[in-house]
Amino acid sequence: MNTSSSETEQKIFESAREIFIREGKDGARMEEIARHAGINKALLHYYFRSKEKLYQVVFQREFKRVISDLADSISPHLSTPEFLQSFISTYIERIRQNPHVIQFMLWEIRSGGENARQFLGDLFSSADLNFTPQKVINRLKVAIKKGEIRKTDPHQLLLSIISMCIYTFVAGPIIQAIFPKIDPLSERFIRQRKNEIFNLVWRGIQP
Amino acid sequence: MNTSSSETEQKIFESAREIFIREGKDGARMEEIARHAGINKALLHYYFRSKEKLYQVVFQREFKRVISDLADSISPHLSTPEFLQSFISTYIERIRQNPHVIQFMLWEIRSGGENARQFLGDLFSSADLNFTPQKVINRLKVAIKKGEIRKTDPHQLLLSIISMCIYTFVAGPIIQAIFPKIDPLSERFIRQRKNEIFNLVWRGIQP
DNA sequence: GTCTATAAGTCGATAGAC
DNA sequence: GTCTATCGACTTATAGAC
Repeated sequence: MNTSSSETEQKIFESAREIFIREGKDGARMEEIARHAGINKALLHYYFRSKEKLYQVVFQREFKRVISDLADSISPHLSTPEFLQSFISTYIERIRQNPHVIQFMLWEIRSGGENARQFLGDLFSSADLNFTPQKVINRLKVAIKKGEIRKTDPHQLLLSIISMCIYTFVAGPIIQAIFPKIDPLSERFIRQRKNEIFNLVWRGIQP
Repeated sequence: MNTSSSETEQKIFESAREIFIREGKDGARMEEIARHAGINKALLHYYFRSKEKLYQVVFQREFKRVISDLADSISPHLSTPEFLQSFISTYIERIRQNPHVIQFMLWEIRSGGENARQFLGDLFSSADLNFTPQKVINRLKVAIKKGEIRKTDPHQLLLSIISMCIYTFVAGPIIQAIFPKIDPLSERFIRQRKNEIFNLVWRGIQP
């Protein structure tokens, strides 16, 4: 009906994104993606060769979109504590607004992580991205050299910060089972979380 | 052939554990579990009504086994820094030696977390376990009251510690993609990790 | 208790008409 | 480009013989 291929392709892509986010890679059904896009299965395979291929395209574009604005927090105009506070806050906000990206990652990890490894490797070694983990490492090294924070392994420190930012979103159901009074997604808890992480880290790395 | 039912049941259980650990809940095939146990599919359904049921039994017993000896770290004989160091070290060792338990949890979380929520709720409210998260919270509260550590939310602190202990095991493939020089499973890295977490936390909670 | 055989269903992919 | 129809592979679960 529609001679413009890109329009159908776009519709498929958006539908696939929604279904993959809701159902996961295995849980998603090509049938459902097609129905949601207002077409049928055959056309799905006409545009994207297979389910695997479709999933990869969706996953990669989504991930790139989400991490892009982390770059702001490593602006040279920010002092070291400002940088840390900004990084923690931005990281958490990005996860809060896009929890499915974490799910994507977990699915990839579960299936051996080969997809994720290759994709991330390519992504961060490409030049078209103004945020890379290495830039954060370098920013930390500068702070150490200046004596603003104590001598410590910047990789370990970065891993610690990221882990604290991510965990409560991944482990939400577990946390609620153990501490029923906590709602890991509430405005209040997330605000506390940001403060807790910054305070612990900032005090923990004083010279 | 074997009139003693419990022997076959045990064999099934061990096979299921192995296959579930290797393939995950969805990836595991009843056929394979049966073959590995030296029987056939029909007998599987004779002992355990369904795949779901079998999975739950395996998962619950496994989880209980792994967390049981965390209790040692909250022994009243340990000083506060000793308690923290012991908790961090034991937690990491348990994960290192049983990474599949984390995978179990992630699979449960992916499917809505309802299983995990109910199971953990039952587990920690039952009296037959000498370790509970609440005991850790109470230990932290004592330390705060004594003025050994600064006033802070013990729940937030516990979540921070746990997140740092777990993350590098879950995100192994991601870490290796971003920092190829790091091997998150090496003896050396894990030792550094324990020190990093303790140092950051202990300095971070000084009064 | 244990087996064989198969029902009953699901899903990704493709052939072929228009 | 888009559809209908169907293949083919795979999986859980069960019926029924021994």
